[in-house]
Amino acid sequence: MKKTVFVFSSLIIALLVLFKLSEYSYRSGNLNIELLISIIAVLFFVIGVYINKKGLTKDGSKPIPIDLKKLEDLGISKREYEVLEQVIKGLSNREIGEKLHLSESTIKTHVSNLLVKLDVKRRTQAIQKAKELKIITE
Amino acid sequence: MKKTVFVFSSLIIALLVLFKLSEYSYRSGNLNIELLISIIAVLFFVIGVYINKKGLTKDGSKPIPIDLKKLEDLGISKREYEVLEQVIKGLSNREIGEKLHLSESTIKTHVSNLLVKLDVKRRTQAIQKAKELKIITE
DNA sequence: TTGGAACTCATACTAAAGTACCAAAAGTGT
DNA sequence: ACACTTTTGGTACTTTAGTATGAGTTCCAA
Repeated sequence: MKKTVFVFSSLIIALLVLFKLSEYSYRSGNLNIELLISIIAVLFFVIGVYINKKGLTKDGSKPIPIDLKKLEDLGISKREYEVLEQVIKGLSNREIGEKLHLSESTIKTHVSNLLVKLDVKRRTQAIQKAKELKIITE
Repeated sequence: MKKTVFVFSSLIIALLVLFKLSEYSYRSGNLNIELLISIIAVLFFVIGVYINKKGLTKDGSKPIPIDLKKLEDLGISKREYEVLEQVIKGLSNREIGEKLHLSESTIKTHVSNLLVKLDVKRRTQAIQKAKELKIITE
């Protein structure tokens, strides 16, 4: 997003100011050099954190992208989920059947059940819904 | 995108070096302090980045969200793009027609042309393709 | 072992989706 | 004005999707 660009630009400007200040401090001798180092350190620390603020879970115990709980709640079975994955890939019922070594009829049954469980009318909507529910790895 | 972050990081580092050089030429002698500042800055930057080892995955930071150039290359017209947006939302041809005040026939024509231009067979594949090409705002 | 999911597959049907033409109106650039 | 693209819409057709229903199988827990 352009937000990232904005943030970086602001940081660069801040950096500029900081360096100007440091330059000034050399001449006037007003600024404490330790304070300057601290500011720079904190600043760059913030930059680093900001870059990947997306994953602030430092416990590292949640690397699971798929929401298995929602699958449970919706009552989607293992086989149905496999079919859903292929539907999202854009395969036809026949192609899914060939891939999973099942008949087209079976796929139709699974898809039909999936549509009910996802509360949608078409497979294209199922794709959207699955992404909303974070049921799949995008 | 990772690339944007990388570019900006490089820019910051380049700025750092530039200022260091300018100060060096203007007030040579106290190289140790400036070097120390630089090292600390980079160090804390790295610390900040790697404190969340989750990494910089999907950032989606592009100045332009939609890749208009690809739309040009594919020869997708304005109307076709509007239809594509609705297809991705999971609407049926009839629903799209009602939404855009067009007949279902017209939508079918647009969709059919879209499938050819996107080089896919089904609308479900068109959804995938559009996301691959970053033609849409996800 | 038995009842209930889950899985499989079939038939028959309706509803969308998609293809293959055609054609006319409207805008665009030369 | 003329050629060109876009947009719109139609008919007729084939294919895919989806529904409804039934039924046989397997697997697991009570």
